[in-house]
Amino acid sequence: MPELPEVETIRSDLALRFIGLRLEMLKILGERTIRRNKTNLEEVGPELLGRQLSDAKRYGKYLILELSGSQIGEISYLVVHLGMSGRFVLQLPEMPNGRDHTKMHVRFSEEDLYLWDPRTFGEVFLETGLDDLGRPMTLSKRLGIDPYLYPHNVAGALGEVAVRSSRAIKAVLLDQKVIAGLGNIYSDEVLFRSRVSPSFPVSALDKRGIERVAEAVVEVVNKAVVLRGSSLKDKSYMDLSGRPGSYQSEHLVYGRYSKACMVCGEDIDRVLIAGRYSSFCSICQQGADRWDYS
DNA sequence: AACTCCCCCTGGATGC
DNA sequence: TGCATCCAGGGGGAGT
Repeated sequence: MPELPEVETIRSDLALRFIGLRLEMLKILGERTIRRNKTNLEEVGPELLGRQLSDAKRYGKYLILELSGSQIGEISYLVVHLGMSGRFVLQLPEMPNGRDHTKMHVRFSEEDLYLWDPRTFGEVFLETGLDDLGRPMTLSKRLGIDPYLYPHNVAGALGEVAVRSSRAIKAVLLDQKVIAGLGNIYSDEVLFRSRVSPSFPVSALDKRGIERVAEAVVEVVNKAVVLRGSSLKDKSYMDLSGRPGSYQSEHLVYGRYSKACMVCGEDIDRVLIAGRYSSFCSICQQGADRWDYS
């Protein structure tokens, strides 16, 4: 399930391989993939042919392909969210049951690129502009701080929530309006590393606690980007060439429910927050006050 | 207004 | 073995 580090890995691979090339084909194969259809991709699509990929950007979990226009200043953005199971691949994977989950087929200067998405949670739409932070304009109000682009603003964003909300810190980390890019994997890892229980109310964190969590967000995200993301058994994330990332070997709590905590040996517990299970260690993770026990 | 919950979907894991 | 059921998760919208 691609979160910020996986999308960033895909972004940099795409940038290396495709920037400067011209779009020769844009074929949408899944109706659900363009369900928002913000700027009627089916109609506008043909107008994009011949344009050059001038940049590959990312904000949160959104991948933003910048297509320069034929007229000066004319730019369009093909925005892609990979959802749960979306992958960009150079070669289509083989399915044992023979099903084809290709949702988009693009070709840049004779090089094919496919969006492969079995669970169809992914989506593609066209955008005419980005805001001052680099967010697709129509998503401006829905996305908070990207911790990879703006590491120094994470503590501020969390602090702002803390003064007006008593939501569980885990729910806050998952909320894209606060921090854009974290999903279940990285938010669990962040909370273990900052030694805060997932159900701890954000309002009960003091300044140091907030800073601890913010530092862990930046640390975990940066390390995961270096290691090219996390690939799980379900293979829902593989890079452009079909290779796995390696941050999964750094996971200390995610996917380790009922296994022994790597730090204290206690069984990893889990709790349902905002409809998702959080794995955590009830000994190592309590309030922020416990953070310097190591 | 702020927040939670349900739904969309499929493949893999688990249960009987 | 094979079938049925469960589970995972992001985001949007309905509901509280």
